[in-house]
Amino acid sequence: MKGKTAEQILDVAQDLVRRLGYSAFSYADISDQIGIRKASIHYHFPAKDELVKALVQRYRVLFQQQRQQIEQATSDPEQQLLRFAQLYQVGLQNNQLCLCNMLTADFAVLPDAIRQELKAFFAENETWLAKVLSKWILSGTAYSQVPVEVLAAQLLATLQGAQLLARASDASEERFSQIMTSFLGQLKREP
Amino acid sequence: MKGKTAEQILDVAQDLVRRLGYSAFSYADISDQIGIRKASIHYHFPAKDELVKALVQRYRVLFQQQRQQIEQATSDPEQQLLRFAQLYQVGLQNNQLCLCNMLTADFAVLPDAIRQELKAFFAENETWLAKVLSKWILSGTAYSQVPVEVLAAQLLATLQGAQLLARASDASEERFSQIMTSFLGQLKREP
DNA sequence: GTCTATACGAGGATAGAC
DNA sequence: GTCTATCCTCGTATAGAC
Repeated sequence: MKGKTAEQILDVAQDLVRRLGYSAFSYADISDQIGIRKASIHYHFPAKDELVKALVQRYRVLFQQQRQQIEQATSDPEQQLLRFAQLYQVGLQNNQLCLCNMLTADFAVLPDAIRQELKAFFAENETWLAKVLSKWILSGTAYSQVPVEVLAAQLLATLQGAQLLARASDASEERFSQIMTSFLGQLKREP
Repeated sequence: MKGKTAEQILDVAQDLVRRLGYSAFSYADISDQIGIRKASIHYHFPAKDELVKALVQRYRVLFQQQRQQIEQATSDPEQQLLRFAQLYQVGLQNNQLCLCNMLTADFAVLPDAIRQELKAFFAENETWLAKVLSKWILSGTAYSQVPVEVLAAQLLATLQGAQLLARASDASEERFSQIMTSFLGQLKREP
């Protein structure tokens, strides 16, 4: 059970990392935003590495919950994929990348513990996407020549890449959704 | 006509940015690798921003040349796309992302001049990809429901995303090529 | 838990000698 | 063009009082 301040620190830090990246954000930034001294942050998270590691762990849980919520909200595979894609799309409004998307760019400067967390994050999402894609194909309204595992990897890559590309665009959200629509359209087959 | 030292600085800096990102690399890193003092680097590139801007400008020219070389090497659109994808794949061996892929993650901390360069880079590549995809479809061996412009954006997003995902994988190159094969396979149609 | 104070190094950048 | 010397700021982190 984390304390309230610790959660607040994580909230602010998450936004900073998602916008600026691992190397570009600092304890001073967090300090400014929540009105607490730098030293106090070190009390909750002694080192930057540990803070970011906690960030990714929390993010993994969050995504697990969101995948569950999607399954409860609709049982239609295509709708489930669309909603999952929207998780990536909403961040664009605040110039945020997926936390793990950003940290993968910073991969070379991260300690191994965080790298393992990132790998786990992607593996979890790929497994889920493969499951949903499989359901979709079995329903007969979608078709693919390649195994669902590869298709899931391709979808995840498309989401990550579209999010990045959208960042360097004036109409980022339109750009993102256009790419996603294109991807899903390729899988659809006439019933 | 740039001097020899300036080129050398750019070479080393490019590797550093592609591996570590904009915020994580320093003049000291360059200094270490080419045996020149930090101050001497400032003679060639007074500010970090200018160095990176020169980096992207050179990279744009490089890609323009490589697209031309691809067109000269083969006239088969599918082969051209494969070769273009390989430009992204080779970097993985040295833990390098596409320079502009990495800098797009750092977008929020970059000055506007560099942001414009990045936009231009992506626009150029998309235009070219749309041209090649169009040729492929017109040849009758590929098919797509969506406009080639959107398909080009999707392909570029897939390349960028696959490169990132591969980074967080133990078998990065296999992972990358699997995703690309999957993408191209979806477009192929029996003649 | 949060504060002040501080240590220590790294990073970007400039001045001026050679 | 490259060097030494130096400046100043920022970033991470710790010690110890409250």
